Amino acid sequence: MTKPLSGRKAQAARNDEVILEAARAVFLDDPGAPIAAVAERAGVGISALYRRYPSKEELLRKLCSDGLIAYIAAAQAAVDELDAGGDAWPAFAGFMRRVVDAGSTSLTIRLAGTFTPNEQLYRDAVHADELNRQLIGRVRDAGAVRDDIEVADVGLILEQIASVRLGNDQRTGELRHRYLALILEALRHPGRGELPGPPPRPEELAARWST
Amino acid sequence: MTKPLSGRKAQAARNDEVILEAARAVFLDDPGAPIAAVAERAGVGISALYRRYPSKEELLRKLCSDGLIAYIAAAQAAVDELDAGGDAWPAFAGFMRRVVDAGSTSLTIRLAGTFTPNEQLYRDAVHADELNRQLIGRVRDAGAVRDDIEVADVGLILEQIASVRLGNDQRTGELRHRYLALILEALRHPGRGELPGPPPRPEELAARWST
DNA sequence: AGCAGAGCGGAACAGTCCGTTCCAGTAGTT
DNA sequence: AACTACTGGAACGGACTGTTCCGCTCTGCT
Repeated sequence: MTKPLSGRKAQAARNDEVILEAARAVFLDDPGAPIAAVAERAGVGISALYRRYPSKEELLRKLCSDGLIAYIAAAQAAVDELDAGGDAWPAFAGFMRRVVDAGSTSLTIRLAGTFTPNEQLYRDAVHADELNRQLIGRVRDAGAVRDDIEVADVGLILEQIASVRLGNDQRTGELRHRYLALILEALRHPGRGELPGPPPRPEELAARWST
Repeated sequence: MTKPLSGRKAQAARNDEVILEAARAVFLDDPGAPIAAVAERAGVGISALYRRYPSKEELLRKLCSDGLIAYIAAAQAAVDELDAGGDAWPAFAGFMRRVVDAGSTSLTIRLAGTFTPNEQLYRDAVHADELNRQLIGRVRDAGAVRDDIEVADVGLILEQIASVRLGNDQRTGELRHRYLALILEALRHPGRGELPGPPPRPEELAARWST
């Protein structure tokens, strides 16, 4: 019952996985990639995709949802770490590193506007936002990060880091961590100077999701 | 001879300007925009474009070239400032702010790969790189920025900032300056910790311009 | 052993989009 | 009045892509 290599069900189950992974990789590389590219990368036919997802849009929603869930997990872990009495700064820095590693931000953001959000997706987004607010708020209250940084800033900063792409995936990850380290230094309390301009407002961010 | 509002030559000359400006705005907003969008934005017909540029690619090259020239001017100005005995840090910070303001990085980078580079463009790129190297080298030697920052880092950082886009142009500029300020704090000497991973190598950057 | 059908590959289809060409019209210039 | 530089925008040809559909395979059950 572990892994009967043959068997229709087994292959189907394996394809479930393979397809999702291929889709993640392909759309991460090019958000506008055709569905055929996903099939090719997965080494399956196009029907194998359409058997699982009724449309491209549904597939994108699934990917985005998964990314959001990963993000929520990372945020929850950081909050838990704080609850357990962990120091604010390591909890925050670790959270940022995990998010950058997951690459989920890339997907979630790069896909913005390419499909119409779901009800479930919307709820998850709200949940993520709440966790975010909680995490940043507590870290800031603890005096670990400069107090002119807001929740929305963190989001935009993660996006900027996600925009770094150079060479293969491994190299890209390496560079992202390089610039994350740099930014983290600047985020840390105390800052050396005042930040210009107001931080992003929630509506500004939300506007991106509707064409 | 200043501005005869009528006259074929006058309108043509005005169109030259209008078209370039429209193209800049449109392609900055969406590097893959159709040529018709440029014409519409400029308020002219498509022929007016094709009379000036034999193809879309040529227009893109022109835009990219202009952006590069602006970048070179900013770098040269900073070097001159150093030559005149100016302090290293303000010269560097001012340079970065000017580049972010110009928005030229956005165009130059976002267009990478959408057209095959020119001979002239190539020479300009080399020139820009030399100035870059000179500027960063001198600023670093003066002890103004952390010494584990390299020229290529600055390029990638500018790209990250250029990836920030939210709301209208003015708001976008405001936010870019916000995050530039943050990054500048981190760039300033001395750093608080070591940066992970090696900086981007020149070949890595160059690879983006082919295919 | 044999069969029904779940699952699959991939060609075909229908629609969209875009760069470029082309032609008729307009207004300066001679 | 004839000429021509310039323009607007419709039309064309080609590329691309999401989705459907058909024929095949091979499993799991009887």
